Amino acid sequence: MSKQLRKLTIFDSQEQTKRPFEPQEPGKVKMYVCGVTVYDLTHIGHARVFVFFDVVQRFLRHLGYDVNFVRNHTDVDDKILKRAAEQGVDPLELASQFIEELDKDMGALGCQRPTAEPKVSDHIDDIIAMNEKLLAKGFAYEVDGDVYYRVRKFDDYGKLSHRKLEDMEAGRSGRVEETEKKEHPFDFALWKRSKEDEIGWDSPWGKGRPGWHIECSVMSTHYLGDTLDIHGGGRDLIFPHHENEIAQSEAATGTSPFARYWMHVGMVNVAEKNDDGEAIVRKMSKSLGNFWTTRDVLQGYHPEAIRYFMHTTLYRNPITYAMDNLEEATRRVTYLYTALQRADETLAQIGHDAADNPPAGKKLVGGVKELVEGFMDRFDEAMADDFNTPKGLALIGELAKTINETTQSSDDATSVVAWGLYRMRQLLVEAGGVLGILERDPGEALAELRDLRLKAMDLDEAAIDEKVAARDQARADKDWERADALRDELADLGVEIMDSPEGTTWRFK
RNA sequence: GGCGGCGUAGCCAAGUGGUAAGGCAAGGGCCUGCAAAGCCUUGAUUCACCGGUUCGAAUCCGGUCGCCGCCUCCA
Repeated sequence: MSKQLRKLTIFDSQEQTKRPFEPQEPGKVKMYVCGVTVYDLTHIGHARVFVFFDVVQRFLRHLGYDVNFVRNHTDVDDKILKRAAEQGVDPLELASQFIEELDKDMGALGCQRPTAEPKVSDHIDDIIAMNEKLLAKGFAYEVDGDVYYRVRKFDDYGKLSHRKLEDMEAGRSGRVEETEKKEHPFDFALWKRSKEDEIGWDSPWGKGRPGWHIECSVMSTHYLGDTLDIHGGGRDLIFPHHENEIAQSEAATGTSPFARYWMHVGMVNVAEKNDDGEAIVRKMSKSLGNFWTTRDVLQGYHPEAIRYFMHTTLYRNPITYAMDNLEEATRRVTYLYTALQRADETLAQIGHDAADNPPAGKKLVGGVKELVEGFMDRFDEAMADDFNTPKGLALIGELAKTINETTQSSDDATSVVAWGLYRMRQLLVEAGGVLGILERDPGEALAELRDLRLKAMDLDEAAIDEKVAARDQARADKDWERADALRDELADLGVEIMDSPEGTTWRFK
């Protein structure tokens, strides 16, 4: 007996509309997401996909679903071979090194691990088996050690990307592989014969390696069965990658659909200038060379600020990577943690440790009552509407604002106020947890945020503290001129001074 | 040429038939030695443009303009 779980709607990019989400087995979700080809560090576009599906996983679990999440590493690929040859290293070594780097970066971003993270090189036998199945069924043909998928044999070819073979202009992108071996220009390689000095595995067609798309068909069905509930990836994978996965999987298993819901994450764009000096936005990509690695971005911005930034836009829409946006996100995360810290301080003042010493009373009044009651229900409802993170953030912001309001007017630190604060704090952390933010101790997070700025601006904390102390002295002497001059100096460094009855604190603007 | 998406206040961004969330910036206020932070408050008669359907449209339909993505490297 499974309990009644909240209904959610998911925008399915095959149907191109939002649909109620109904997994095959009630309460259980089988999700497969395409990872990356590991020949270099990840960039922030990859990170967006990882962070988004991390939120999908977190939210589904939060609702009570049993989530089986598989995300692959493509560790056998032409690009890896090329890079390895350039560096004179073993391709699988190179790939495994970049898997490690990827784990570091995505871990730093707070992404929880999928249930399984299989690699192509561990599934060569399964890939060969699927090739044989496709050959036996006539969906594939072998030419000279290569195996190709016979696109015209699969009637539904194009159903995901909504295009017909005859409508597509082969070569429009300038990348169609010219080969007389193929029966049709859109036939694609399932298995590629290895050249003499290349890595390869023995197969019925000689030494070779898998083509690009087959690995996902093989690994997804291997771990999750013939029909996935959710299949995800970047929007740019719709064609040909996902289209080809459908063709391979449905032909091989004889089961349709291969995936019940297709979810595609929008591209990360970069603001640039074109040759005429006009401002334009373009997709971030390796080949255009206009990418920021996840690692670089993590050098300058807090992981939760990066996540917050990503959550400000719906996952399906493109998002522009820009310093202004990251800085705004940083300010918001700082604001949220500051509110959390204020709640803790106020609770401590009136004798309650927020974590394990909840206040008594459990009464709520006024705006706090209105906000707290049913809050998670509203938050879940927002998120259940195709993972509307901007709406989720707006709700989270209300909690922080009300905490600030309450702490500011908490002269009457009654148990009613205390319980409200306690609840708001709790909800902030709970809702934040779904988005993978507000997972740190407030003091720790604020210190991290400060350290990042100190490092970015090459500033010394002690020097700032010294100036602040000097200004405090000047204020004590009522030497307002000197105090203001010191504050101006600090302001030039981007440091804001905040005086309060408890003393002076500072932070970066 | 084909397929798809987008165009909402100075900026970012939700909202897909019932009369425009949220954030940043800006103005005013409370607080403050002055500030900052925080809080309160003001701001789109209007959703690229034109036409249509409807009691009612940012939301649906048709057309125009502009931008972006994909058409076998792509997350």
